[in-house]
Amino acid sequence: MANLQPVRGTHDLVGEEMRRHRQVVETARATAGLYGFQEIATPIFEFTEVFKRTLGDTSDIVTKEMYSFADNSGENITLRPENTAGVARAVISGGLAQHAPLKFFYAGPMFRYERPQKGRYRQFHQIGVELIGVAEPLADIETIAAGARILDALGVLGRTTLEINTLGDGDSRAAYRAVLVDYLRGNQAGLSEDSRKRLDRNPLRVLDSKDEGDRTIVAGAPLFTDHLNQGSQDFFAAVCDGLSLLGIAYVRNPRLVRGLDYYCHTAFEFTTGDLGAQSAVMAGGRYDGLIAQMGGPEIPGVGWAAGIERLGMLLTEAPQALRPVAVVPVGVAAEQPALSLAEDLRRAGLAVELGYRGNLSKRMKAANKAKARAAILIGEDELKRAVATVRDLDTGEQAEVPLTALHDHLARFR
RNA sequence: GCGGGCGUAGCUCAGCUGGUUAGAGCGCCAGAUUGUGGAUCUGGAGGUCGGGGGUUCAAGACCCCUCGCUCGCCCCA
Repeated sequence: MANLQPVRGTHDLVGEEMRRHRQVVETARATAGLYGFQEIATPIFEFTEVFKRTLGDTSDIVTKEMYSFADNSGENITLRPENTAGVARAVISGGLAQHAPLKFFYAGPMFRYERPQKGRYRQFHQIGVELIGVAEPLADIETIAAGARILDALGVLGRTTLEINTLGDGDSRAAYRAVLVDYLRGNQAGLSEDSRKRLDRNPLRVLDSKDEGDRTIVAGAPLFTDHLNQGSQDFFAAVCDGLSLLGIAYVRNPRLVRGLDYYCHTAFEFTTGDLGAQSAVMAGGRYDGLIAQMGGPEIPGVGWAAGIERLGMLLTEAPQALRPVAVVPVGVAAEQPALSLAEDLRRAGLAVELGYRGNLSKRMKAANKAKARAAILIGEDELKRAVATVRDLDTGEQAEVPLTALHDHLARFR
């Protein structure tokens, strides 16, 4: 608690940062709505078991990145590191599967205990969608399309690349996994320490290794595509065709993998080179086995999550604060009439700042600093004649306007 | 968890090989201007030099420890 600093990796959202954040969320919410996604807010903490079951005991998130604690009654609680688990839990505990297909949009804070760096925080925020209950490739296509549409609406789509891959169905993956493990075991001596660990827990992850020695070994590894059965090939082809039909550009990346067993078929990431070491801005895939694995019904799902901070940093133009008009009382006697006038104008839908203190010069400075479009001066002269002096603060033009006509006159400052 | 860089005013930074009362720009407050903002001028407030210890006649500067920020590794949004 030294010197009231924020907890490492946390940030206050204020000013421009808050506006960027809000721009991302509001754009995403509106766009997701066009695709029929309904907003859901699940608790920001769950029983630790919820994440252990969905993310797997060996994943990095579970082994070293969770914010977990025992609450006052001794329950093991974890601050959510991602939101798919929470949504899946909500589907199960709320018996929502009967209403499938379910289409959810969410936005909110997530927590991971990591070393902060550019685009990576301990409390960060994500938007995301989940489409649950549709096994057909149309679901994957629409989910990705919604994501691309959001990036486009934010003006950042052009700075990203959509990378896509297939993990195939369970049979295909099991078959491939077997040959891959055989191959990697044969080359075990050349593998990095990390990858040797992955070999047992999560062999597909080795394909994604950045270690140079690993890469040369991986380059000679059997190809996933050779082990996809017909159904898996058809599924992937349908997804790719759908994206092409919609004009969504993508690049196939055979190294893009998700290690956990319940992931299948589509895996994708929108990546960028503009965020330092962090490249992923939006990532997701299909998780048909997840809900069953958690103890729920057999129901498929596909979704993605995107980092709000990362998207916010990509916005080239920071959203501007709303520009108000300023009601400026001239002299103490005018303060109450000015207060009432400000309130009237707000009721009529205008954003209004009131000059609170100081002489006229001070209040004008304050109006200017608030980036007001116009100053509405009310003093004794004006009160006597039932008018207001309206000064356009951009042009300096000034006019007297009868109070009865004020609202219409101000329409252009909305 | 592991590396690199950096901590001086609200912000961005200067402070030479250790040397007197620690500076600038921007911002903030006040005045020039008691019915007119932006521009200009004048004045003012604001600093445990991140913290602790050490070396020295003398430390913002050098050494050690520590905390924090930041960038990267791992991994991820």
